[in-house]
Amino acid sequence: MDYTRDNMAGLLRSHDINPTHQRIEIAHALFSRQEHLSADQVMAIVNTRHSETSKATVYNTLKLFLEKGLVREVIVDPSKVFYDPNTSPHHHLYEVDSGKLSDIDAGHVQISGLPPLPEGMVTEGIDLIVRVRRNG
Amino acid sequence: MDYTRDNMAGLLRSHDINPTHQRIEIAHALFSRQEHLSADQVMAIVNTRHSETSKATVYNTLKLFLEKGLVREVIVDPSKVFYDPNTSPHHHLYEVDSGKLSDIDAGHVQISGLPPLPEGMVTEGIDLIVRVRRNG
DNA sequence: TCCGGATATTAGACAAAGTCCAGATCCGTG
DNA sequence: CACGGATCTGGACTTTGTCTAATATCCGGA
Ligand SMILES: [Mn+2]
Ligand SMILES: [Mn+2]
Ligand SMILES: [Zn+2]
Ligand SMILES: [Zn+2]
Repeated sequence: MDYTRDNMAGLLRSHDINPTHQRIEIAHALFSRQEHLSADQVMAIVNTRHSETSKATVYNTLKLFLEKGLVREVIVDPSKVFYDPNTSPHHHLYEVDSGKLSDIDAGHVQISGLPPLPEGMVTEGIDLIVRVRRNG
Repeated sequence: MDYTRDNMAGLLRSHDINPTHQRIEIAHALFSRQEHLSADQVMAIVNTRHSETSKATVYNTLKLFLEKGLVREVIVDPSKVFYDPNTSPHHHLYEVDSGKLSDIDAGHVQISGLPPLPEGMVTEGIDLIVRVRRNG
């Protein structure tokens, strides 16, 4: 099962998203690469040949994907949000200098000893980000 | 030892920062409150009585404090950076709805099983953010 | 097929955070 | 006082993201 454009329609439907041409292109950009992309990067990829999708649609669509749980948001860089097609629980390694962002498998990572949450609060997610830089 | 303006000068000097009037005011805003503040909030605090410090100076000064290790940056909200006068290792609890950011003591929290870093990389920091929302 | 409403897309104006620069100001030293 | 380096400043500028009103597309029923 690979991430062809044709398969994107089903993926979108399975997340209760009406598959339009633009949405398929944006999903394809994210899922065929399996990379963390900013809105800007998505915009550039989707419009490589000629301009096909507006900025408003890129932002609207990424927000929709997020709401529907198709992608995840990763906040590591103060200047832009990254969108992550990998929604299974995992962590991130961020290279501060290059801006390169990669996944850390949740497999063996264990976080223990967190204090109880304040009354009436529920966890939405736990983000673990390892910030690294080139040694020198 | 409390965070009076007079004590700020020594704190700045001990971090190799030339204590100017503006820098003392900005340090005082952060350290007397011991809260996470955005540049915008610092700006507002410092200029409550009448305008005393420019936007450029607030941004320059916060960046200087960061470089000198006097404060820490917390990236949790895609729309603004928070500055943290607490530089000892600790984690964060972020209330997504209200935007409220609070500290989690590093005391009993343990993170284990992280994979080895890529060759030639060195850890700059590990950020653990617990995102919570009001139950309902 | 044609119609009408709902849904989706668009250009471009707008907002907010942050950066940059050239000129002014401050301040310690001679 | 004069000089020079460090600091500060207003305001233009950039980037990321939001909003809106107009248009386009889709789709079920007559
Ligand atoms: Mn310190
Ligand atoms: Mn922004
Ligand atoms: Zn990821
Ligand atoms: Zn903190």
